[in-house]
Amino acid sequence: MSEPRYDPSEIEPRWQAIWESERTWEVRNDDAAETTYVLEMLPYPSGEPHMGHLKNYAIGDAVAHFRRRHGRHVLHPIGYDAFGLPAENHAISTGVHPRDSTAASIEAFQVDFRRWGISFDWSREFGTHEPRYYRWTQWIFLKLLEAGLAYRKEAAVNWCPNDATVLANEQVIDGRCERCGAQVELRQLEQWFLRITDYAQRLLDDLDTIAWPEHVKTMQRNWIGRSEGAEVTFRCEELGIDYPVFTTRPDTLFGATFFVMAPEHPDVLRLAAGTENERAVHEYVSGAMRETPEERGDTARAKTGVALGRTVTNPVNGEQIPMFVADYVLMEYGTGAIMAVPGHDERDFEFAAAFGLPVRRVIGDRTGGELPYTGEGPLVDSQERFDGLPNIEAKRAIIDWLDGAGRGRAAVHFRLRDWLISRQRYWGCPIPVVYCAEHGLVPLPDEQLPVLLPDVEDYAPKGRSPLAAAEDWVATTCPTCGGPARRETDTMDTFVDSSWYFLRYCDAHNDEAAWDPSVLAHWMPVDQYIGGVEHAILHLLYARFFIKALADLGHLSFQEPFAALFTQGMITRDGAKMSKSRGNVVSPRAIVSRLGADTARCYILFIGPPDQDADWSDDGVEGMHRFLARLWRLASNVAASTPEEPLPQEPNPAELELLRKANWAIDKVTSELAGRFAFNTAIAAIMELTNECNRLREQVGPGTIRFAASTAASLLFPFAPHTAADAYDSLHARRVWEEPWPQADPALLAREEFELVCQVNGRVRDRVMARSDASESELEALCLGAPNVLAHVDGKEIAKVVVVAGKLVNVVVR
RNA sequence: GCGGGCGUGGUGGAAUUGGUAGACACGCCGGCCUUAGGAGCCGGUGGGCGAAAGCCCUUGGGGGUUCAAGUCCCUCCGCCCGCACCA
Repeated sequence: MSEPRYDPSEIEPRWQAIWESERTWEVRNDDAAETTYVLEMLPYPSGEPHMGHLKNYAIGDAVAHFRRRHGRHVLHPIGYDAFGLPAENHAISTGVHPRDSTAASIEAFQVDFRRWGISFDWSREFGTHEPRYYRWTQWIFLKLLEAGLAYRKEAAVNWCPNDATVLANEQVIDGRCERCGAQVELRQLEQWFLRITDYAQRLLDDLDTIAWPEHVKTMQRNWIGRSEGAEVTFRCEELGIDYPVFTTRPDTLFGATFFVMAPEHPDVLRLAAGTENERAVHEYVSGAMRETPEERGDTARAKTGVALGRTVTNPVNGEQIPMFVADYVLMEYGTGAIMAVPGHDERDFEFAAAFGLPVRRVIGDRTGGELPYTGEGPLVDSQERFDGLPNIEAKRAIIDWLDGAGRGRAAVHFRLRDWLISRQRYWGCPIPVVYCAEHGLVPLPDEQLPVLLPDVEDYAPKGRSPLAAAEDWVATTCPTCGGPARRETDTMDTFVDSSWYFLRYCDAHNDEAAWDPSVLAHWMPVDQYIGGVEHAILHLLYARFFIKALADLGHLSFQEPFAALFTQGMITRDGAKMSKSRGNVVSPRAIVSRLGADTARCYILFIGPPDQDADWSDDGVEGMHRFLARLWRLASNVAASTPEEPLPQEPNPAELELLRKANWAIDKVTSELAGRFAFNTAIAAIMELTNECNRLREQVGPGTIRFAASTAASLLFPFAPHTAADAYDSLHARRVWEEPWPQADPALLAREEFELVCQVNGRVRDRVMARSDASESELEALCLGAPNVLAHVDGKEIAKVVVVAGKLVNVVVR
């Protein structure tokens, strides 16, 4: 008899064709059923999908299928984050229009996603570069502008000399461009910003309302960087100017012995003017400006600075303290000026040591301990009313006192900066405003949207957007007066595009509005979001900000976009990230065509916990292929050789064992998927069931083996949909995805007997069978009667017996 | 420096609340089948001693709590990730 052969290249396209032609995974917006929104982060289409994509969508698909089979209507859409620098840089080197290279890549993704059998609702697909999408990105921008949440400002910005564009703070990693690695420079330019800082507190607070991994929440908290303290005013009497500083340590105000300003502080040159230090200050400031952010940020190097030749008054004691300019003070945090307390701050201490400035102790024990001391303690040598007060309390007391005197107040500062969104690049969403000689900056009215991205010949960056060269496009008319106007030539950061795409999926074909609020109410928020941890702060913070801003403007009725988040680990090879330069890339295409999509998907889920990095093994993936083949062969052999029969009324011992295993597997897989994303152990349970089917195959009747084999197929469906559908179909001629998720029979989960572990002094000495309903004293007696327990207890005094019902008995002897 | 995570056989990993360490799989070894196998099937596989029964050791190192510790506590070592002159 010839064995049927497991041939994924025949099975997979056959089922894909059914899902495609029947539009199996499409959902309507007006269903009354309970909904679930499962979403994987949208891919950036570049080249073809890699293993990371396969992992992302294999996880999401398993979740989507699992919830569908629990009766949920699952929205599971797909699209493409299609604007961006790689396509544009490719265009610069090859001359191929980004639209063409992007289209080619999107097609590659579409082909692969279909070959992988991912259950997407394709009817809602779009790319963020399509006018029907970015029209609404522009609409949102105008709403933010109208609300004052988008604004233009000249600012020292991060400039990437290689990509010739501005970068957001979040895109600068260790002083280098996130994309190309070039050393980032600072430039003064007028740029577009979004006022994310207005939302700092809410972005922080609402982290408590969402089911996200703790480490991602921590990263966002750190990035938002909330500090509580005080704003205290120091006055320069000579010039009559007040300088507020932010401090988290108002308790140390009496220890302030000097005052430091950032080189970028607008008053530095003015303060030094006319003093003997004027020249030195000029030199220091221009030297600091020339430095890279990386050099500036080096904490290891010695503190430098120059005296400004002026003093300010310490508001707590009237003392005149000298002013300095020093590059360890940052303009972008606080007020760009600090009070320096060398006795209780390491940086100030270093500076004081280098410049011979006084160091004063105002916290802790006067007699002992080295300075600087940054710990807690009572105040000393401050002022009678505060001396002896624990410094934590003194903070409050000193703030109150200053506040009463009008010289300070409690204040909160955030590390978070406003989001710089303008890019001097071509391949992005045009910013829908014009500049009119008469009316200045004029937002375009809705009816002029979308502002279409024109074609240009030359994409090479020249310090201004390539769009500036498209004269016909730039020259336009003012919507207010009809006079000549020029279009904004910067484009938007692509993170703007991806900050709301999940909303558009809900109502992707709405030509009247970005979305219908009632449709969003039906689906949003996303119930399960899945993606890489590399987006922990950028995308995930921006999207949260967008939702809050749009909710405030009355366009949404919820506060958070992603109710639950799962961050997957990387697929590595030989312990390293897969990369062309390392030559360790495994292409999903090669694996899928050789072994099938189900094998690749299952292997990636089986390899380890999905939130951890996992190392690809060529041998491992073969093993998964063998398992799927065994399960599929089991199903077709059983289908061919046994009649359909009900489960036996009185199962023989082998039948009972197999029925129990099947029910155990149902219970195991269900809880592994419902409670956590333990796909690896869920698949292991299906393997155990399959092995058990094969082992007991000859000892059980048709009803039992059919039940066990089809249960295995049914449980496998979320991971290997084609193989599972085919196996299930051969056994029952039914569609497994239309079947409800199997339910374990509690009667078969319980056993009337179990193996009692018999310990002596905590060491396993024997095992005996015991009835599940045995009393504690019966279990104790059973254990004490076990042969090897007797041998170890013999001649010793029994001090104690611990009984754990259903598990073990531990006899403690002396 | 601060914050987060991790350390288990030759390998990936398992061990929901402290209760049989090593599920499942890879690899390896042996066997069956075969003209052949990169196919399939069966058996073995943490280390040590032993013919066997069995005994001892074993979850990065050390210490502690407990009848019982991979799991809890302290301490040290190593690795990974995030932030970093943020006042």
